[in-house]
Amino acid sequence: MANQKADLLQGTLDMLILKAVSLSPLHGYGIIQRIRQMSGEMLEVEQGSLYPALYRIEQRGWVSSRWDLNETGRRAKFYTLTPAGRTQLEAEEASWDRLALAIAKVRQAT
Amino acid sequence: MANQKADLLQGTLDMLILKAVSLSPLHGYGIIQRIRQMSGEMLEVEQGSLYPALYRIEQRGWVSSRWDLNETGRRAKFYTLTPAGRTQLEAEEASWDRLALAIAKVRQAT
DNA sequence: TACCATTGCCTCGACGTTCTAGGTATCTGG
DNA sequence: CCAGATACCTAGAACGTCGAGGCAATGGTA
Repeated sequence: MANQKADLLQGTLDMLILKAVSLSPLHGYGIIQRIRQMSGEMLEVEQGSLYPALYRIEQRGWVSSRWDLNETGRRAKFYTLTPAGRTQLEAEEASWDRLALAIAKVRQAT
Repeated sequence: MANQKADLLQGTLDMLILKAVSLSPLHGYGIIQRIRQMSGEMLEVEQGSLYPALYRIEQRGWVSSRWDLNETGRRAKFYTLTPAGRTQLEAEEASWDRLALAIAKVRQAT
């Protein structure tokens, strides 16, 4: 309630997902919650964005998945970051830093 | 030469263009050069991205255009930021700040 | 003179990502 | 029993950016 909802910029979702699962394996629904919580309720990932993204990310080998039970005993599909995924995460973070720096430069220009 | 080329994230181009023309009216080709220069050669906007974006931005009333002569006497289409465009620029900067903050929070999460 | 690089504008189609809007099933609490 | 949360998924549309092309005028140089 403290903030306006802002759509994600295209290209940032993968980084957020990889970061979320880098802490510990997690299922899709939980990824949404973890991103919301980590961002201080500022980021709300839509299911319709998440599941296609997860599929894409798994195809690329950045996460692996398996069905398992969550802490309440319900079946859920857990995603784990692969080594390639960690490399990718680092690359995306570096890329984000570069872009953020470049934009900061543009904004401070007189 | 000091950096890898990074594609823009979808949604950031408008802000860059508005910022570029906020300094002084400028024509399309010059906008590309100014963004490159302001960003310290980090951002390279493609013509195929710029001209459709300029059209879109003008349709929305954020810039106005008129044909004029540049300093070397060549005809070029100069774009000027409108008051609505300035408001939009401020909104996009605020939106960027929110997103950057949210992403920073996610990244520092343990 | 001929040529080429640069400046300057534009269009088109392909592409990838995200969103909206649906759908299904299970579990829990009231 | 029912509503809401949890948990998965898909299809189609919307959108912005990119790559590749095209055109014309200018300036320098071979």
